[in-house]
Amino acid sequence: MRCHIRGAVLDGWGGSSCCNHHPLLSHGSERRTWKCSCYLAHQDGMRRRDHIRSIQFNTERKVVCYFTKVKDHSSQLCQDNQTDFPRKRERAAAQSSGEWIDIPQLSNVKLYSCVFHFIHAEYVFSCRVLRSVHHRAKLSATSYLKFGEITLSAMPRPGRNTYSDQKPPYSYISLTAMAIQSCPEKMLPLSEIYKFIMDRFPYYRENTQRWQNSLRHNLSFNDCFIKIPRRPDQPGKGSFWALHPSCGDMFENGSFLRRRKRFKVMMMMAAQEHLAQSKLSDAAHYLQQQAKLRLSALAATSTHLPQVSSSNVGVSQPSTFKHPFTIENIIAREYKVPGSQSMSAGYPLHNQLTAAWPHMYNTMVDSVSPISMSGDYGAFGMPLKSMCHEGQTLPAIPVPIKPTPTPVTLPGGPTPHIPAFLSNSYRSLSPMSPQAATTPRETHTNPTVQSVVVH
DNA sequence: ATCTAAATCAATT
DNA sequence: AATTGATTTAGAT
Repeated sequence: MRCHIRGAVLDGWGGSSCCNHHPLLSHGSERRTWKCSCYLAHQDGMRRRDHIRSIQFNTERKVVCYFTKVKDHSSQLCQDNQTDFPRKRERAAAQSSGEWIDIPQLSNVKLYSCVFHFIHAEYVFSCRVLRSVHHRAKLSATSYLKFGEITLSAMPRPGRNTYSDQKPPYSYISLTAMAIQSCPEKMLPLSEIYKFIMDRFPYYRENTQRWQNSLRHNLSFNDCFIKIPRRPDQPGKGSFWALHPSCGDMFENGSFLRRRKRFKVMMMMAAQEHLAQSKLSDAAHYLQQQAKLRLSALAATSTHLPQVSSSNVGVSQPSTFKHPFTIENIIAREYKVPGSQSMSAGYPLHNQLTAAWPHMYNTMVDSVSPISMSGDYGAFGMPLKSMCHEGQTLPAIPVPIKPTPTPVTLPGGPTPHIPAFLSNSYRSLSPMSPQAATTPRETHTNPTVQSVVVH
């Protein structure tokens, strides 16, 4: 969260941020943490850290501060002559009655950064930091200057769904994933993603140009999002955006702000996908044939099509499973104890995978809206960047390339033959076409797709 | 304190 | 609308 600085007279306010404001983390303790550091703009134009001389609070609530000494990399201002300075020092500031509370006692240390922990979450407080003045590489211990007054609004305890007009504790990635997951098709055009976010989070009804640019950057930059072109019967602006079927539960660590690892598609895989792309017409034809076969098989045996076939693919799923971004789960997570793995641990990759492409399955029995299977569309792929050259369209029917890293034993006999380029996607379809025949070994031996998490 | 994911700004297509 | 690069900010440990 950004803070507003009133009366800042110098450059180089190092910023203040609120972390641990995620409802998961703040629930229970209601502690909020703010980081603070200060900088000084020097005459040479370099920005160097100056140290904090004093901190004052004006708040009605109790404040606890952790002061952390930070080594300054850009100058020699921080010497290690403060040997007795503890790693962390906790000071409690008494609750005030509108007076500024001074937390000095910093005269013997050079404090470059501090972290404030606030016991109470729901209040507005003011904080001002006094720093020592730096004169031409000399630190003055006696001259102080108020360089800025910060007014921070602690994030209120979030409402269940709205977060009022405060910035919700979700990254653009999680917001986007939330939007995509919210619709039955599991894919949305950009404008609908905007709309979803703005509808639910008033914070994003302002500064639209800024955050929407950031969001677009996220869509392009992160491999967890894939672009799906519109079919001719889907007029409209822009492509659809969907989640990469292999991205799994990106927020298994319980944080919607920052994933543990970034989801990236490997180069090798990209190349193989590119290869697959060259066989698109073959793939499309094959899929079409398979779909027809399944259709007839289904017509003979069933009155309704299972929404997803993941339960047939080796991982049994409770029928009550909800995706992490269903409203129910978001709410559930918000009030869950940090560290709880109950939901994410059981998160089914298969389910998300297949659930991500319900249109693929639906269209197989929906002759009213037949899939366009022309050569213009084909196996979707990964680095669409590398697959989609000037104007080349992308598949309306993405083929999940790697449903799971876990080898799957199919029920009901030997693995039917399937072209290598479809060996992966086949697995999620094959239970519906048991009549197909022989067994290739690609299923296990050809790691066609390696979706990885990289630094 | 460090690592690096995420955000931001912005040029370009 | 989308891609990409450069840079800054900040979450998590």
